[in-house]
Amino acid sequence: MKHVTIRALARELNLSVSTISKALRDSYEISAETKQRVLALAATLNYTPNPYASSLRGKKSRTIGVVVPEVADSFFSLAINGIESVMKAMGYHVLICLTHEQFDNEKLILKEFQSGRVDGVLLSVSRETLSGEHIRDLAAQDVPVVFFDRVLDEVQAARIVTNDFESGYAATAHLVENGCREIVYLGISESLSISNRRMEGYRQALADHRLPFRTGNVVACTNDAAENYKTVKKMLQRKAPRPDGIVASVEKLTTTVYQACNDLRLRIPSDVKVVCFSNLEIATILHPSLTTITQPAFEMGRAAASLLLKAIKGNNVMSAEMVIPSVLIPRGSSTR
Amino acid sequence: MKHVTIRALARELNLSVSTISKALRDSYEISAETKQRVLALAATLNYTPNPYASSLRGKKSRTIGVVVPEVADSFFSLAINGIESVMKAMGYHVLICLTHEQFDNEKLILKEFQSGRVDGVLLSVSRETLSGEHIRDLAAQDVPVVFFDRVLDEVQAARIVTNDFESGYAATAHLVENGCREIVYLGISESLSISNRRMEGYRQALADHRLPFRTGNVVACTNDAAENYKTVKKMLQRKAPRPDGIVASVEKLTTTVYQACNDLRLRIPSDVKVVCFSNLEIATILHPSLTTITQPAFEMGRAAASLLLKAIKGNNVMSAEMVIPSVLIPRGSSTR
DNA sequence: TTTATTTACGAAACCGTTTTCGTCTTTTCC
DNA sequence: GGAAAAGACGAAAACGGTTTCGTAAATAAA
Repeated sequence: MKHVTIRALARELNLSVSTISKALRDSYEISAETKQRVLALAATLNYTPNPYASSLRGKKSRTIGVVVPEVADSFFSLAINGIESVMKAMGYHVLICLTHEQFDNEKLILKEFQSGRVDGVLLSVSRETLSGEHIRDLAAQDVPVVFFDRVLDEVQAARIVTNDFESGYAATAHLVENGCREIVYLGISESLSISNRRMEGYRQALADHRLPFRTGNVVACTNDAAENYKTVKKMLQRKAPRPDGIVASVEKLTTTVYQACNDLRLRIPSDVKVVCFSNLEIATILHPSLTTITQPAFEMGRAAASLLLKAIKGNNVMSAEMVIPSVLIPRGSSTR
Repeated sequence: MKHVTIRALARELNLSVSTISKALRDSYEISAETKQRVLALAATLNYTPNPYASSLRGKKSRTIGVVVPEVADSFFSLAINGIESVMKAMGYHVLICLTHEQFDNEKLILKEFQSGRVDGVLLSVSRETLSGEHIRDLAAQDVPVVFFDRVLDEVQAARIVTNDFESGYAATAHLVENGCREIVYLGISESLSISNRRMEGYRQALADHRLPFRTGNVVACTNDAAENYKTVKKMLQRKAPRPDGIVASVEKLTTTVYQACNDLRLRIPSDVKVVCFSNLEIATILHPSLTTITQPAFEMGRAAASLLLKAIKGNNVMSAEMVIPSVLIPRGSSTR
């Protein structure tokens, strides 16, 4: 079956193309009667406007790009739900692009977005991203960019973040208050904003509780689960001083930590206490249940989407910054 | 900064628009020297072709639609990874649309896709979907549709599925072999293909092991976690005969089941054994570790994407069907 | 009644690429 | 040396909407 165009409707009703278009867009120029006829025919012929024609003419796509490292991660998938809930209500489409934590992919995607494919971009940078040239290039083409969660300080753009510093602090303080003296911080990137801020919070908490900070207690993890497992295991086998607390800065390290403890016959929480940044619903049924810093993923998604819409409407939001706090939920893995 | 078009390049080089376009597309009509000049200028001016103009002219969008119930689910997020890996390699974009398990949303999305926005659609139907009119309407507009995982038998279209019947059978047989006599099946929808096939497998396994099938042992869950918790709890409190095995047909029921058992002080696996259809990496660190039917989510995504590409190229794949088997991974929750 | 205004519609340009036909040189071949 | 062929490019028509600017008729104001 051929796709029905505005021209077909025009022919059928003996009206001009412009009249049809105006009628469909409910223009005041068109009489109520004509509008009815047009709408009726459009419905029976199952007319659907070609979005590419509109976008080409109107210079807007009613589509936004969402650039995230990964979708198989509860934080990002929940954030996407939040984004989608806002965008759907406003009639926007969401184009999700994955960087797989690789800078090159991120660069390619943003470059592509310079074409006018999207009206705006929500971005959570990859763990490899150090420079912001590609982001500035995009913004220079008048495509508004809003960071969410993982920002690049170097770039001036709107941002929706959570209180990473305070959360890192809270996680660490919580472990100290529960008797830990040798706390290890598991990072995911040397450059990533969130990882660094959480670590700063960790350091500050140690200092405030008069505990020494040891470089060796900050363990750099990678994107490779098997490698992380080895790293964590080695760390846990260290003697004098033996680690008695772990702050894991990203969700995917949960399995690694529990697995390693299990394999080394270390008991949680008696031998080692654990707090993890995680949004996994399943945290409650781990054994022991996992103490988490739970991020407001859905809300962050909503907030970022709303802010981006403002930017698309022409408001300057470049210096907007919103911090939505995470919450520490104490469970079995950290209490004595 | 203004967006640089083909026309701008033409003016700059004193060439016609058509020459530029041909040069960029490496046409044989254009001399090597001219091509070089065009490419060079395009690079320095940072030219990016307007995708909407191309799509409008060429009647293809190099975009596919992926319609899934939910993204915060490890099966779908892994499947999306698989889809994306294929599509990225072929230069296609992926537009992800969520139905949130609601038929009305699914209908709206597919209706929108009739506009030519996408070159093809990968679809996993919602739990509410009973009729396939909306899918046939889309196919009638020459938009190829490939089902993955959740199919609608009523509609003739290509499909990538897993061996749901055999998996339901395997899960049940596994429980029987480990001593269960009163096995409950937790479904998610009365109409959903996967849920029904898995249940048929469950019934067959009971029959083959000379165990009675009781209607009361098929429990219909919903999309509401709190409600499911109540349902499961009630079921577990039943006396004479007390359930001693559970087959949970979808991942999200894992938390519900463990939680309910925990709250009722029922021990897994001694009081009740559990098998769950799940792709959660975290299954290994649950306590006890969870026996799963693990679906080949990534592979199914890849296969579906490849098949859709074939269909887009014009091959008739309407009757193609591929079954990629799931695997039963026995762990602590089901062994004696 | 004449003029001004409103109402309802149409013609045509435009958005940026692609592609089909020319057309003008230059080369090749007999 | 003349005809045929190849090479290199340009003009213009699409693709399907949107929007600006006319304009004819109907109504209101003077």
